[in-house]
Amino acid sequence: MSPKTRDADKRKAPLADTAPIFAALGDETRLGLVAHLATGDTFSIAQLTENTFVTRQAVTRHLEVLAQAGLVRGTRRGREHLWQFEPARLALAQRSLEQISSWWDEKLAALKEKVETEPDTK
Amino acid sequence: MSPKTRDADKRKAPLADTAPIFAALGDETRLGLVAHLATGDTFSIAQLTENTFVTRQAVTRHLEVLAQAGLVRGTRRGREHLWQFEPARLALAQRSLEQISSWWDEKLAALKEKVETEPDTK
DNA sequence: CGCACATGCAACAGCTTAGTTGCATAATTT
DNA sequence: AAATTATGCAACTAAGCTGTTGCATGTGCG
Repeated sequence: MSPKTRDADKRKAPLADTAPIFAALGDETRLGLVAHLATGDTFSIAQLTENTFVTRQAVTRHLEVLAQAGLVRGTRRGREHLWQFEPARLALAQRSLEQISSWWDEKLAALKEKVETEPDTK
Repeated sequence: MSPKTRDADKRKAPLADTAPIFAALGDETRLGLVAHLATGDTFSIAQLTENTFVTRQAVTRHLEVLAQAGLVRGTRRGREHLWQFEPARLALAQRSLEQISSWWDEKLAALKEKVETEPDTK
């Protein structure tokens, strides 16, 4: 392996942990739930179901998946289960994407540097 | 539905399109492939397989999934299939997360505003 | 109490995913 | 030409995901 990629590999460890977050966001219904929860305070399962095309039971499962990924948090109040957005994990996912983008930017910069340093290569 | 959330709903349409991107990134092996590809130029399937824990055939499938999501692009050169990172879709995913974050920030700002406007509510 | 509402739990069907192994094919190299 | 390398294609398995329906449980209210 080239020494150039080794530094990047060291920083990849935390990146792998974010895969479950992306998996949780990788469903249209769940992504919609997260988006909806981020616009408000707390919502009951019945309220959240109104904005989807699936049954209440399906929404419950999606919320459990999101909770497993740490993207939402639920609390019981009386007879209803209230859910709210949890921003920390989403921020982590954002940082992962930024990391990948930055690697790509560095790669482009290195390529440009190389071209300008050796303009008469042929 | 409250008029407050309706504006947000209008902007949710493009957000739903990003779910497949997150789904593609939601696998540890695939996320690793994307990260690796973003650090360099092009890599063959055999090269990419070295950094994974699965077989070459499995890597091929993962690359096809990533290509379907528009995150990578492959071209044939001689007997090898070279793959490279495609930054556009990842940038789109980034914007989705930023959008959700911004909704959350707006919500917090609105909450704070409300508290300061009605400090003696009890 | 009795009714309505909100949710939880369980079982099932259909489909998709991730991975493997085995073999075939095409391109390089010696 | 023969051996090596890189990949493609196909079949198969095991497991997981998404969604449903049906029923049970708990809570609030008149």
